Amino acid sequence: MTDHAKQAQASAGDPIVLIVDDDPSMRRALTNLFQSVGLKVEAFSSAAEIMEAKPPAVPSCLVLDIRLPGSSGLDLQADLAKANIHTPIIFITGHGDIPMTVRAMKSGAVDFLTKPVRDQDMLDAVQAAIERDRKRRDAEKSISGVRSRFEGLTARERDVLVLVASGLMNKQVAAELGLAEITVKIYRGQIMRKMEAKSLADLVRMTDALGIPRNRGHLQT
Amino acid sequence: MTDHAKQAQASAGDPIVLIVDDDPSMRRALTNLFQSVGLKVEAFSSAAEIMEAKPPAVPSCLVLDIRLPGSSGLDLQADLAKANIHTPIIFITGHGDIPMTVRAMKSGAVDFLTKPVRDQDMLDAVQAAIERDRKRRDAEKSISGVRSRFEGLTARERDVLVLVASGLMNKQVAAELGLAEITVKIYRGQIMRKMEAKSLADLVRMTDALGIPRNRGHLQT
DNA sequence: CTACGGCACAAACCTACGTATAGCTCGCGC
DNA sequence: GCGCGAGCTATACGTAGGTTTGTGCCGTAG
Repeated sequence: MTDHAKQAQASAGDPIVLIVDDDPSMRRALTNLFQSVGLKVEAFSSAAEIMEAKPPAVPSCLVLDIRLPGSSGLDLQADLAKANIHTPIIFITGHGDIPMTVRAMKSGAVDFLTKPVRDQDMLDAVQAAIERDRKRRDAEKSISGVRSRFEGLTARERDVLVLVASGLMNKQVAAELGLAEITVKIYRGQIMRKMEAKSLADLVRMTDALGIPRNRGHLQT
Repeated sequence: MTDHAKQAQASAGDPIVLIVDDDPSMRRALTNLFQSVGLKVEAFSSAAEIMEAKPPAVPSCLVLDIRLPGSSGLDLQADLAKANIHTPIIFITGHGDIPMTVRAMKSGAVDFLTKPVRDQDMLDAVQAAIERDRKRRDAEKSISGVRSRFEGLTARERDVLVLVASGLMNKQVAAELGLAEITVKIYRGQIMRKMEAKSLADLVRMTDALGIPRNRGHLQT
């Protein structure tokens, strides 16, 4: 646990592989494999165990035996999704079937490897999974700042933002909201400052990134 | 062939299922199944045969036996991808294995069903696949207009568009391109007219939809 | 050679945008 | 009750955006 906490605080570019397998020899073998290529590793023996640990703060992936004590690997995948944890998952299985594979892949698994697993296949899969997680984290981080700035807007500023980002002129926004044009201008200035947008183009992209619906869809996007 | 052409000209909301299977009884069974729920069907007996037919112009999906005479279903999937045909694919297999399944799913297959296939499973999969294709076509159509308008811009207009959509002021665009500000203004007006953008917000969204790179990334999107 | 389209600029003019300064009401917390 | 922030407006001024009209150069297709 202390170990885990320490690793979670490591530099953001230092990925970690999380292993969940009830077979100690398998855990050991995988741990050795990953450490041999310089990857950090954290091993768990059950689904419950990893659900208790806090989600890693660095690019990471899960290597998951599909057959686990208690809940299956697919259940764990579903639980993680429900908990809004999107760490990429690589499944390994000794006796999986095709419907199981399809379900896992449909739910977003990166790969599904059959025992005996070739070392290179596993490393390739982990490489791809970590890369995917890194990209997801980068994207997440980039909008989190925008989102928190948006939270800092007042209700009226948000009203104005929606309409301005829809492409309406100040006077149209004013008419829409029953305001004077000057009022819209002032809010607009406050919005630009608070959102740290250097241009209208910036602001438009921010609202799109936040998924803010446009008031009038003039464009066929 | 004449039949096929006629069907391809049917109303855009009238989906079609394309079947590729070398077993005539399977083709017949699937055809009956799909027709029983009101779906149009076109059956082929080999990969080569369907590659010759022109891609359908309506929402559609492929039902593909993984083992085909000549090339396998996976090869056909790869060939279609290379030919830039993105019709969703549902595989059926009598004796597939997990690596095959993983490869198919990674390459974007909608589903991978094992024989004997339950009718309801097949219909559900086809339903999902057609829905996916419909969405993809809608998205495609919505940007195709924007793209063709962009093609109609002159080289210089595109230069200006990139910088304007990056959020630069006219004078900055002018400096960047070594032009007078008035010239930029005039191009800008032409761009708005040619692109049929009613506002700068529109224009920004169009450039983003076209995947036009921004000159200076001021924003963390 | 001429016509046409792309490219570039200028003067004049109008509209839209943005900020500063100032003043008002309302509701909330101390 | 007082301060405070949100909300709203006005006057005034300066900058940015946008169109019109007109001019000129260049290359190329007819």
